[in-house]
Amino acid sequence: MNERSLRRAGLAQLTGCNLETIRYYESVNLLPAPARTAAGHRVYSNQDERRLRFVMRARELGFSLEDIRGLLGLGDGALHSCAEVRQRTEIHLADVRTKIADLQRIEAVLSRTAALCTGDDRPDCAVLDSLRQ
Amino acid sequence: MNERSLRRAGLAQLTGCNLETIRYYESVNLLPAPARTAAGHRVYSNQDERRLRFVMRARELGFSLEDIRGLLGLGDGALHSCAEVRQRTEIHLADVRTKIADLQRIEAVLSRTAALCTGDDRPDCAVLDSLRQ
DNA sequence: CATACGGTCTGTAGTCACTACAGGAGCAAG
DNA sequence: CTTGCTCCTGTAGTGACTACAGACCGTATG
Repeated sequence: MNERSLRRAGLAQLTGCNLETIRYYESVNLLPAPARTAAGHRVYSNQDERRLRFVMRARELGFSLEDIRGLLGLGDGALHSCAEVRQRTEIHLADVRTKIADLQRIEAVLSRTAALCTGDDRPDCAVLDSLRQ
Repeated sequence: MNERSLRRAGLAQLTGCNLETIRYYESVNLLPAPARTAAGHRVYSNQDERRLRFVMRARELGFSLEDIRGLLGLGDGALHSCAEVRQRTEIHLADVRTKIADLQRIEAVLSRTAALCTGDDRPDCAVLDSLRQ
């Protein structure tokens, strides 16, 4: 009879998060245990929804769940000051830049090699040759 | 008494592959079951070594183990012609390009946000604010 | 009032590509 | 004969989900 009794499927639809992922985040302590109906069904508050959106945005930026725990001030590695958050962000940023560089190297090799492919039915293939060296 | 009786640790050192990964690749049929000594110890041939190097190079280029099975002509998705290999490579290449674009978006957001951080002890933080929106 | 359907609950297994470990066996040197 | 190294097998753990089985709940309809 609440004007908004948000349950798991509702929260999933509202946020775009996968249904099972919500329960998973709860199980790994990224989301607090929500209120329950008499029958034991989860009921989510606005605050729960905000917390989930925070987690989802951090995931979209590639932070690990462990990082996010820190950003939320949870667990052993809780980040309490802006300086700590910034440092963690810089570390993650360096990691992202490394991944970009790696992928660009890969992209160069793949596109160069694929361009050599005749693309016909003959068994010799430039891609396979380059893998065999 | 062979002039070269390459065992698992030797192959690992020669190729730079992790010791356990070699056994793993065998278990998932990327490497054939090697010869054994009387005591049951694996002995690797030059051909085994070439096969492992092929797998490792393909992994470095980001191909999945399933893709590599195809490139090796193994399994259901065996790629028999150059055209098929090229197509698989193009698909992978498109995937790599998508990942690069995603990471570049992430990089832009993170570097912009981190730059706003005061980096001092105050509890308000530009990174956390942007995650909260 | 019975029932069918959809949502929810729990726990567990599967994914990918490894990585690590336990517990035992072989083998050469000191 | 003991120490220490490599090797064997099988299994469990990682991260971040995703999927399913089997049971329960609650509402709309016949």
